[in-house]
Amino acid sequence: MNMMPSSTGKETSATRECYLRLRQLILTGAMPPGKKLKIEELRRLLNTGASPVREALSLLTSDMLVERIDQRGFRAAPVSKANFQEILMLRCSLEDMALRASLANADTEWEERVVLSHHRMSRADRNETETFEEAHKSFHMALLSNADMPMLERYCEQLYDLNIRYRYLAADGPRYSERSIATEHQEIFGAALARQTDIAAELLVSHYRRTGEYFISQMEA
Amino acid sequence: MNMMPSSTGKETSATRECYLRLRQLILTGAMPPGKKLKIEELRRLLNTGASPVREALSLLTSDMLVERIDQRGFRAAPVSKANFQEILMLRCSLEDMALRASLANADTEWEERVVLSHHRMSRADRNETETFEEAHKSFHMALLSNADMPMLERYCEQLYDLNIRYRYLAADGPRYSERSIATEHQEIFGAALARQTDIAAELLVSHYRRTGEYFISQMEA
DNA sequence: TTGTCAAATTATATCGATATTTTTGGAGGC
DNA sequence: GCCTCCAAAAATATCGATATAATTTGACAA
Repeated sequence: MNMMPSSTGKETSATRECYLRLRQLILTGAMPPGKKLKIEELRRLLNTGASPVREALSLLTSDMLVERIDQRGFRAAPVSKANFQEILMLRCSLEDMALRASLANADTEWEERVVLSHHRMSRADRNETETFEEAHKSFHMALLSNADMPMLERYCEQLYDLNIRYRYLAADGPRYSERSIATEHQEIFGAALARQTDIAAELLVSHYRRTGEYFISQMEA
Repeated sequence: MNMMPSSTGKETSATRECYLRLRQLILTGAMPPGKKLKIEELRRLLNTGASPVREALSLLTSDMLVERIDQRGFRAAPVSKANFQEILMLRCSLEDMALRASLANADTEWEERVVLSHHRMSRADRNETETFEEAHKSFHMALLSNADMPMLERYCEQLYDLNIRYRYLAADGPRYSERSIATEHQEIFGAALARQTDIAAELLVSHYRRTGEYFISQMEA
């Protein structure tokens, strides 16, 4: 048994590290849609070799955050209104499903995860975007976390990330009315804890639709 | 403009080649669930280098056909009754959605794709399993191919493949009653061409549920 | 000026070798 | 006999270098 505070320093593989950092760069828009992702460039930026970079890009390909064009490298996935609408639609369907399943299995542990993540989100500073988004995601994922359907949860997480990317990209537009968001979360939270399945699902989906419509109108402008 | 019959011989990348061959090996059960996938072994089997093999395995990870365990390599994804049930459930939901969208956009080109793929499937020899399954998949994908939702179609294809894997794995069990299958396809086909959306969707989903239940009962035995 | 072709340049895909980590197979203590 | 621990073997992850393919550049002709 090793109780040492891990002196090696190599907790995770270079590939995983690359994957996480690259993903963050794409999600936040630091790597804008369509941008060519050159191996050499990334190799330097991430201070690692070509193999981990390539593997990370392969993984991101399947997350639909990166496109691979045979023999011609990788690029950050493009964005479009149609793509956003598809994400929104799938998200609504799949999260509805997952939330219902999660509530059907609701237990104490799940309830506590939800309470905790909701609390953390409400305490998080909205202006520290990345921190807040992290907490926001945790809350939404906690709601779904008891569905006992690993694949469904994975799809939901993927779609969540794809969606958040559009939020970051729109971040320079006028701040969308934040007034209702906290309330909406509160309502979803309440309904979930009260095991009001239909109400919770309805609130969740309309929460997504509402912010979604806002972004679509933004994209038209 | 190059009208030469491509003398180079390098049509596709080694990675893609690897990916396709490995996928086939896993789907058909040649690489059984849980089997350790050693780089060196695959490198020899596929007659290529380690890099393409690793990249292909990374891609398969996201298809949920391969599991990666950090620092300890890859293995063919395990199977379980719960996993099968989840696949079945997701497939029913997503294909229902995709079929409805596809029918909503139905046009001549789509109709011809469906007719052609249905014809090919009905002509395919059931005993040549891989050929038949190829045609079978083409038919089902053709039905969904007009949904104009690339991500949804991709999910459906992924789930189709995961499902087919269970079919191959169960192939040594007693042949499941094949009598109804052709009829069921015929009915789905007819309803789709007639643009009877609700009926087609219902037939498709119950087609999946029926064969799904058969497999579940098999797994219990 | 514009279009075309080919050399020069850049970038990708792939290979072979190596450092690290995990697993295996005992040797020695309990 | 069984467990623990260490050394040997195997396998993974990663690096650096190279062959091959794509892109750019610029000279030349129309």
